[in-house]
Amino acid sequence: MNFEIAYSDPKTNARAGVITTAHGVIETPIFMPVGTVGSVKGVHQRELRDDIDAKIILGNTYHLYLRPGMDILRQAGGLHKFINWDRSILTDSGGFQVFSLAENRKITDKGVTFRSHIDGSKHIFTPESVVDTERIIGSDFMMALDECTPYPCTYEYAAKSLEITHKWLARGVKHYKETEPLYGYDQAYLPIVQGSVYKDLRIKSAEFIASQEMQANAIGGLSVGEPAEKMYEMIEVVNGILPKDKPRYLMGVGTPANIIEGVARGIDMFDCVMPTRNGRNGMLFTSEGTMNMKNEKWKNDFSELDPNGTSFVDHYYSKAYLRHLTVANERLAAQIASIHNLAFYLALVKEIRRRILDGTFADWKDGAAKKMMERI
RNA sequence: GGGAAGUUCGUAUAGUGGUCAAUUACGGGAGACUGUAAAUCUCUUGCUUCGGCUUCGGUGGUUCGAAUCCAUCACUUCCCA
Repeated sequence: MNFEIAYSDPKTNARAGVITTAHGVIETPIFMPVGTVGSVKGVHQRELRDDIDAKIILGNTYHLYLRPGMDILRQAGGLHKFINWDRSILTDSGGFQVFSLAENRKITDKGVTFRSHIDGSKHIFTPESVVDTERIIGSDFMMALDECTPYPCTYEYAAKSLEITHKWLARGVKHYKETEPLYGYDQAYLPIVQGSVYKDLRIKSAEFIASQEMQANAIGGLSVGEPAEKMYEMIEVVNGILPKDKPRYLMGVGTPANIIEGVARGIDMFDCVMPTRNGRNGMLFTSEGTMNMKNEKWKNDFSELDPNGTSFVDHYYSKAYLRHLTVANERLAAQIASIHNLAFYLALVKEIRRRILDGTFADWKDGAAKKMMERI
């Protein structure tokens, strides 16, 4: 993996860069659609590539490990081949599941034991086993095993959790260095800053993460329910410490406004289920604001879905038609909304990049973010 | 022609003397969703100037009190001719 900063915005901490992986070139800032189990829900690969123009998508180690399982992925020759996606892939480690499946797991120094949400069977993830699993998956970016702390979270818990995450990281880095990619191309290993909403813990964590000298770094444990301002504050603290010449990935974020604010604070990579999940639930993000397609007001609005949209669904379908499909609970509604939202997110980061490069980002961002988050 | 059952808030239903403006589902309206156990979840759904008001096919009655009991009318469904 290689990262070059093309331009740094003098007015904010935003940067426009270029990441190169074995699976292509990624201009940053970038948004990465989430494809947990080897599928961006409701969107097939050709749409992802040709209509949405995603450069990189996510997979999830925990979910892929349970299903289809590593045996199948090894036989397939890795996830890229299995799902027939020749662009980049980043895999989350299962750290988010340590958080979201809290009732079914137990954390120890060694690692974390899970009960499968599918059949209740018991499994253990260690920092080492996760590296091995991600080697089999063959992701371009492998996330380290961490604990994504919940919110609210006491200082004591956050501090203790951070200690474990750091211990796990040191072992993961060691194992990463001792192992080789299985498919002949480079795989980056990303450490994750934790520390909940506590500034001193975030500083401590960012320093430790920076000291690992990995190719890129991530910030986790945010957008889990804390106020947005708290999140922005943590990003600023952490990005003041993480090396400037390496990509910074803010995990699980977020709304269009969150992304704009994140970029302004020096984030290069984002992922979030919001465009797909909210899309499936009838919500559209547009440059003019958000739309709830279930709302009665779209009933006889036969105008095109999003006049400013960049994907074909925006001009091919009407608001009234999508409202009908959504209310009728037709699967096509989820597909159209997911394609629209992902295309919007990718167009958003593209516009952010363009504005960083032409110097209009700082003046544009507040008004644009505000508008995008209004309900229309 | 004879016999039986039924009529409840958009629809289908629950409710068989006071705890009933009335159950549940669907339908309708709105909201939520942030490294996906989510095509999910939540709220709301007679009117209201929030004091109340008017509702359970119509009318009349019994009763302190009726969606619930009685009479009658109307309508609906089923069975036998």
